[in-house]
Amino acid sequence: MPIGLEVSEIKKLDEMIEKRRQVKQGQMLYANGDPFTSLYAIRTGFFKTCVVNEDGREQVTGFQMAGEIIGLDGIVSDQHSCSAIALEDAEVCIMPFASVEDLSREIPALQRHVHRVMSREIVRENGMMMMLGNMRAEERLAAFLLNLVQRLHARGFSQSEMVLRMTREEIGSYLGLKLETISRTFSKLSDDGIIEVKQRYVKILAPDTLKKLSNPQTCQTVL
Amino acid sequence: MPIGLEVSEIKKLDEMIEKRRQVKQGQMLYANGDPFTSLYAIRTGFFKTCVVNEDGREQVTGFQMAGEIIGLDGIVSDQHSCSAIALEDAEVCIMPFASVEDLSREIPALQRHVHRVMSREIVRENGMMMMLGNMRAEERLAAFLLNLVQRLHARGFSQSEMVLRMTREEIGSYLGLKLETISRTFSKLSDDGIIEVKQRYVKILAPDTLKKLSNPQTCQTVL
DNA sequence: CGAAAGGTTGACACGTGTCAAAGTGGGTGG
DNA sequence: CCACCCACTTTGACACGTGTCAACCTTTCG
Repeated sequence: MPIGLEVSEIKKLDEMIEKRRQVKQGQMLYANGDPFTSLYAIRTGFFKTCVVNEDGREQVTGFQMAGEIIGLDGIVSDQHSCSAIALEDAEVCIMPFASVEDLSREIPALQRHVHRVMSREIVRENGMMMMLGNMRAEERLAAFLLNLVQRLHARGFSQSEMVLRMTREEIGSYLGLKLETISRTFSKLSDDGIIEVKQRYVKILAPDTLKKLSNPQTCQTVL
Repeated sequence: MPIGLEVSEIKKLDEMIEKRRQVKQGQMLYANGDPFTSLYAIRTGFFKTCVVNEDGREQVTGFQMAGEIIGLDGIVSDQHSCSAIALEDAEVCIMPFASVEDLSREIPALQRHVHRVMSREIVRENGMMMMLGNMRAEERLAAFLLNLVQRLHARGFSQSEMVLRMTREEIGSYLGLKLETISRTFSKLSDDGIIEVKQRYVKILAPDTLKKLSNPQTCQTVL
């Protein structure tokens, strides 16, 4: 994924990625408490990451799709502090973190890339804090939908239609709302003619209105 | 700060830290949009970091004290995406990020340390999402106070008393609550005999009760 | 075809926000 | 050194958004 590498460097990267792993829908890639050994690059499929406290309350901390890296939470204490669960059948590349570190000492462009990936995650979470701390339900859902469709579009899908891979409850957990509120807010956006919703299928009819509802800045940076 | 370095390596680190900078109370160390060049290690003083969206809504994303690193948000896009403001007169070490990268290619222990610092921030923010998404006002404030006093204690201060460096409004922004709610919650904890509050002075009278109010797991990991 | 999981909608409760007024304390200038 | 001012804090009354609980509907899958 980093750009500007020489052929020999790309070869080393290929060797580092020792193998791939299939993860069936509903299966965990790693769980809270698992020893940390590797980062995972998602090749295909869709994941959620979540933390659970002992009350049993679950917080979805992110949704990840092809091309994104997960597992960064494990670095600090050599064990994972959240769980990653496939929301559809998925395949990941296993990147042993020790190899990542070795190689990024040799290849400055890779080092740079790793730092950027981690910083991007920090900035994304800053944006999430803004969402969770300051925005109302409608704003949160608008920002969420815009972010999702933008990321899908960057992967060659439509910029107006999508099929959600997660339940209302999972969206709610991510956005700090209850599933009923998500459902009601979908209905409201639909009644207002801003989106079309049929279960997990969502079509954005008035993207500009949706952007005004969410937050110009937030759309760019957040999520 | 990384441990297990040889003398020669420590010397290189010292050379990297080109200079220090004084930041007066209320002054910005860096602002949203500033070009990113360096990380900052806080030597003395107390900071807040915050993001602002164009509605003018401000979200405090963290409070940082001596020994902590700020500026990681700037790596991904070579410019800062939040602002850092001193809440009391402070001094920081300026660590040019290019030098950090150069040196961590030479010194694996430093590389490891940088990765851990970034991962720790990601995990902290995961915990904040749990707070903002799932916890009620009293739980949030309890967790906040416990975290703060624990970090102060690790720096040689009391484990039961502290003087807050931030206003009710800043606490509220951080915790996703309004300043009046913070004030009321302080009063409630005080009425219940759990803490003693006099303006910015806070004394924890019943730490165990406070821990139950917040969340055992959260106290360890979060914030 | 039936059951289970997920989604929608309504009525009502409750926690937090909003607005307003008054109290407190610290810093500055006369 | 005192007094004033301003920023911060506290508290009350009320509003409002979201949560809770319950019933019913839809879709999927064995």
